[in-house]
Amino acid sequence: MTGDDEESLAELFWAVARRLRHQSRRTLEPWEINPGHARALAVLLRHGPMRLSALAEHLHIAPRSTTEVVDGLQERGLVERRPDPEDRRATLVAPTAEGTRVGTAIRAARDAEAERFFGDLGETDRADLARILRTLRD
Amino acid sequence: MTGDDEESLAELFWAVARRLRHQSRRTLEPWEINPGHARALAVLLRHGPMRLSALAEHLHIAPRSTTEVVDGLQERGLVERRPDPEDRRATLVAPTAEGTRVGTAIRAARDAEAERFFGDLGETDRADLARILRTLRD
DNA sequence: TCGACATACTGAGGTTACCTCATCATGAGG
DNA sequence: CCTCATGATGAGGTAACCTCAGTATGTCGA
Repeated sequence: MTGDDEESLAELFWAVARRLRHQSRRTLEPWEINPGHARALAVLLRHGPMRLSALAEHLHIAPRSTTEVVDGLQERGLVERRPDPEDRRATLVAPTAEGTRVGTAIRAARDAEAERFFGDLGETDRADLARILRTLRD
Repeated sequence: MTGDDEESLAELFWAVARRLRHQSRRTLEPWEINPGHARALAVLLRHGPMRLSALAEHLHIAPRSTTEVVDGLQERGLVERRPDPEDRRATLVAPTAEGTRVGTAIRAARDAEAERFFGDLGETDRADLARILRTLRD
């Protein structure tokens, strides 16, 4: 009932971000996994096993915080830690079979979600949006 | 050195959001005000004095959390609390003169920031983006 | 006009997702 | 082999939210 608010590009952008974030949260509900964990799992599926520090870089968070994310995933049996054969200080984080299964399912759900979200747009609009977003990103 | 990552619309969208958020944070630095406080102040400038609960609705946060945001703004002398003449349970939150000054300056800086951010786009792209974002929002 | 229930704010305390700093083990170069 | 750097983690902190309970006040029906 708030009836917010203006229509500057930035505000429009954040309104859309908000909707996308909420939809994303709903998509993840069936797995009872939070966005941070899902993100980490996705990186591991995409790039394969990696050191904790490398994962931290991918996620743009501090290594110490990554330790906690990995703890969480490990408790749920989605990833495992193993020693890095090339450096005994380091820990490799790898998805388990279960982690791969769940991660793959999540990815599929996310794709479907994106399809639903951006599905109202025509082909042209999608292409334009992608092009414009790339411009803004770089 | 991470070399992230794919190019789905959703991922592109979040990459842009990230950049926009960082730029926004930099824009606010001169006032040493955080995004939450700035948002609240902006709502108050736009809509005028209102009850704490009304502010909570505008900000989409719990009334209890709004109390804290208002505490912060009040400590900095940017807003004041005054009794609501129509309901002695309620508190009206109003920008002070200083708050109006700061809020106005922030709004100008934000506008300039948006200009900078979206400035690389041509007129057509901006119009397209606005139209597409409106579609996605609704 | 009084009792029951609703509403506005706030104190107390919790959660989440991050952070820094210190520590410990290990690696790598002079 | 000594020094310095690096990988992970323990300890402890912070920001921005939350819920729940409590107090003051409003509203409405009998």
